[in-house]
Amino acid sequence: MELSPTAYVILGMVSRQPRSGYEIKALVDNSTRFFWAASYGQIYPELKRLAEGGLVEGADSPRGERKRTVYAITEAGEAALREWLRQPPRTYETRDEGLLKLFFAGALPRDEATRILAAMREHRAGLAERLRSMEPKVLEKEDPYPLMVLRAGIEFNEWFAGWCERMEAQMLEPARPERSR
Amino acid sequence: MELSPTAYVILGMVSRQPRSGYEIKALVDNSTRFFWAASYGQIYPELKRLAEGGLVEGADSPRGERKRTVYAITEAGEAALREWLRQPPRTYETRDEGLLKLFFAGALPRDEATRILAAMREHRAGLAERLRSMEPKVLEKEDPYPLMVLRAGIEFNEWFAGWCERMEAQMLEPARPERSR
DNA sequence: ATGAGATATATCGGCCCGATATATCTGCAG
DNA sequence: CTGCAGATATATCGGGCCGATATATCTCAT
Repeated sequence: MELSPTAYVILGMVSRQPRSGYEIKALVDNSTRFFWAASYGQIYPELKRLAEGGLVEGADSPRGERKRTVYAITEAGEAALREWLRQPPRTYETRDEGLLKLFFAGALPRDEATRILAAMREHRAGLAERLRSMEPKVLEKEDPYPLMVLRAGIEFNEWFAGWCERMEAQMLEPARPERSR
Repeated sequence: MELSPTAYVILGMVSRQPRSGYEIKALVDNSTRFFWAASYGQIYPELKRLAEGGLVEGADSPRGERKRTVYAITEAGEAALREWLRQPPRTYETRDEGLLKLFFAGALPRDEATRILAAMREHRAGLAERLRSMEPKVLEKEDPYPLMVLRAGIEFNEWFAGWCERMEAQMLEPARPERSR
């Protein structure tokens, strides 16, 4: 069975304990979202596919009158997850509309180009702060890897905000400052 | 007319001179690809849409027997491009399968987790090198912004490779080294 | 001359997002 | 106590976008 990376995210999220699609979405939004997002439109159909393939097992677990299905990983699922972890990563993608606008900023007066950098800096600084606020909770768990990844996110966004700041400063210098090294 | 960021990439790429879809794809692959990619499956239909909307104009420009259409930006297109540049950036996305695997690396023995970091480091170092090799060509142009963005890419990938290296070193340390600051 | 690789366009399955819809639950403000 | 906002839970749909594939013509080196 050929699985997308998002399928492995789901597999990973149910590998510690059974969870509903809704819980998986909430987990993703509080952890992997910053380097691998997943939407309901992905999660629910994918859970069904994984169940058909025998990598997870669904069980009805209603809360009151409200229907609810929790999915547990199977042994085949655990094997598939470990097998995937051992393969070299293949997908690396970035879409950053700020850098895109900066790329074409020659069509704008200089002060408006600087504004793009400022917007990017604010955005990255805000992200870093949000991630930093999540650190104490992740620090409690015994698994060290989510913490490592979270800190990567914090440090990356701090680096990016710093880069924007340096470029903003460079834009204020007088003579063709953008070309200096 | 509502346009996707990729439509603006195309608009930006034809804003200096008329180009064919094929040329646009090659340009993107050598410049914005690292923070905003575009495929043929996007470019050709989008060019038609932009032409219908009057933001670009297509002109037959065959080479020998081979059909070829080059698209030039219109005044409406230039206005739309500048208008877009002035709006705050909205789309920021990253998909990094390496970080994803690292996140779930608790299911693996420690030496295999370290291997994930090594693969990420090599990948990022290679990317940095490829981008660095593009610098001389970009340095020739008079437009400073593509250079600025290219250097962001170089420095980001260098930072990332360095982070991986530091984490690899930390993994070799003895006592619960992942939690140290 | 011939075949590899560049130029040029088109298409399709499938991943994935964001928005929307529906229904049930909880807790709290009035 | 009512009612309503917000959380829990699942489903769906249009559209962005990728990667692969297909087709055809051109150029150039062997």
